[in-house]
Amino acid sequence: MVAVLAFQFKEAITVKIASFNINGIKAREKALMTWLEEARPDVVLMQEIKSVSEKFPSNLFEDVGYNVAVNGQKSFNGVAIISKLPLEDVVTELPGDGTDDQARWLEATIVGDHAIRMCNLYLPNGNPTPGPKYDYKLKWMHRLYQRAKDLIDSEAPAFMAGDFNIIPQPEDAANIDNWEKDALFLPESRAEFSKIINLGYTDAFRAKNFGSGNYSFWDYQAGAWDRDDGVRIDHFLLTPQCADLLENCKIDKHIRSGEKPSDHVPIWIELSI
DNA sequence: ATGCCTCCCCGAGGGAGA
Repeated sequence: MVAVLAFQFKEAITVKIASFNINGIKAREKALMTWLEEARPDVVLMQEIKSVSEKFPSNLFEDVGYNVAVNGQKSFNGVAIISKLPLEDVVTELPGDGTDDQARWLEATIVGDHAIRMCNLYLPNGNPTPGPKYDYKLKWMHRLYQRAKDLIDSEAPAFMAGDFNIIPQPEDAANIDNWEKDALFLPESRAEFSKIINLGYTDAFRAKNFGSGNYSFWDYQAGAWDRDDGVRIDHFLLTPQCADLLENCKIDKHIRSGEKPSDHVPIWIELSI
């Protein structure tokens, strides 16, 4: 009986996992370390590190207890994951196009009572439209759909998170009229995003929050932050098995008014793993 | 708004971002 009770009350651990488009690791080192101390995430998925892997300051994070995985690139793009739990089975390629040399993808697994597959992504912006950059965005989203489908078919707890460069709904923008011909909100972009959602993914933010006025990006230009002219384009999409573990999801909006901020702010989830 | 800032490249001014 004692053994049975002990089994029933075995406690899962809660991990806080954030996604943050930092817009350049070099320019963001200080602001990033300040936020890490304040928010104390167990895992951070970073996008737009704008650094080759060799020059990513891994030691900064290792010194405060994180493991580090990097998929870098010179000048542009680049993604990284830091994690207090060991990072297993690291993969840097989104399948489907061997000629794609842009560093926008990084997968790894963390293990608690459950093994959680984490996919960190920096989805192409796609502007201007129409044009080759928009074609690349849509092609990239087709590849993302296939990976998303494989994850669903695995019936395992997994999520895809990062800068999706997609405004899912009109309520996810302060002024949606300004985005109607933009790659972030064009019908073709949203249709691709919907196809992925319709596989069975949960938008973690919408599962835990209601209403308009919730944004994750404000342009540096034209006083967008001062006018709260933002968009919600950074997302956590959870498989059903992962959604069952979701406890919370928030956006750290106040970070945008800090010293030398990124144009994005962190979004985070808490999972009981 | 064919781009109002900010980032990167480096060491001028252009490409990229969203």
